[in-house]
Amino acid sequence: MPELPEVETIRSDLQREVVGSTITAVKLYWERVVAFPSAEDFVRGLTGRRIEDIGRRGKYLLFRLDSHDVLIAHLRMTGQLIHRRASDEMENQVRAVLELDDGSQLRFADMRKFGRLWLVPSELMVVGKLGPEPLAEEFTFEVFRERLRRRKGAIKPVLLDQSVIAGIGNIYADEALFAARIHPQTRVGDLTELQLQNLYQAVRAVLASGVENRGTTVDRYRDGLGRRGGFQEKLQVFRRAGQACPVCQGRIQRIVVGGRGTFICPSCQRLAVSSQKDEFDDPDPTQPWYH
DNA sequence: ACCACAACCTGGCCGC
DNA sequence: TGCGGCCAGGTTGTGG
Repeated sequence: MPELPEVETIRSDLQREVVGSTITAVKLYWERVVAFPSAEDFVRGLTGRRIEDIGRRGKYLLFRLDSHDVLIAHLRMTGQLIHRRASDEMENQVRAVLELDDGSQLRFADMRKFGRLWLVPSELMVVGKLGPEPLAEEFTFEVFRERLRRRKGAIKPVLLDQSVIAGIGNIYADEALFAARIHPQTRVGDLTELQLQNLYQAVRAVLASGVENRGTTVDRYRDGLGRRGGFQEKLQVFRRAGQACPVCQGRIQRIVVGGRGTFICPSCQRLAVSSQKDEFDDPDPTQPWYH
């Protein structure tokens, strides 16, 4: 599941690999990979164009071209963008290939066919509704608090809402909430000032570490050269149900929040209940009176 | 504005 | 070994 750190890793790999190259041909093996414009116009608009720069907004990759059009890619769940020599063995489930003037290829592979490509005159057509970049300097605590303020409901679905903050997906949402010791079902309005500060720091730290470690390969994610990431070694809770919490040794649980699989340590991440239900229902296994 | 749910897809897993 | 059924999760769209 490519989220901000995975997409950023691919961006920096491809920046080094393909910026300055010219697209000599475009092959589509599954036309519906092109979300906009038509497959024909997409191929026509890319052929002969030089790649000037590669940017990123949230989970979107932005290839800026000398025509001032922007090629945009979203990998959704299983997409891969890999730079190879034309003579290298082809990946499975390749949906599109850009041939470059140095004899290399940029290959878009995607098992589940959810990923999409766009070719647009303005990137705002695709990424205009995204919230701020969480690792940008301008993303201060005040911005974070203000963005959350008008939202209601459980915190985890809010973190996953790309119009609130761009780039967080299921992996980093669970890791950030664990790092901040916040239960994913906590209502946004119930978060204390201290919890908001902890969550702000946790979101930034977890995403930055994800980038530092070149992303998380728990499934099909590969970087721009086809290599695995490293952050899966650092995961504290994600996909670790039944294993020991690294902090308290309690058992990590899988629950469902907002319809998504969610991993928590139930003793580190308590759901603050408004006094009606008492704490005796939910003994803390780390405390001596348990047993 | 919020929530729930379906749709898009296919490989992997489970139970029988 | 084989088959049906379910699950995974980013995003969009529908409907309450």
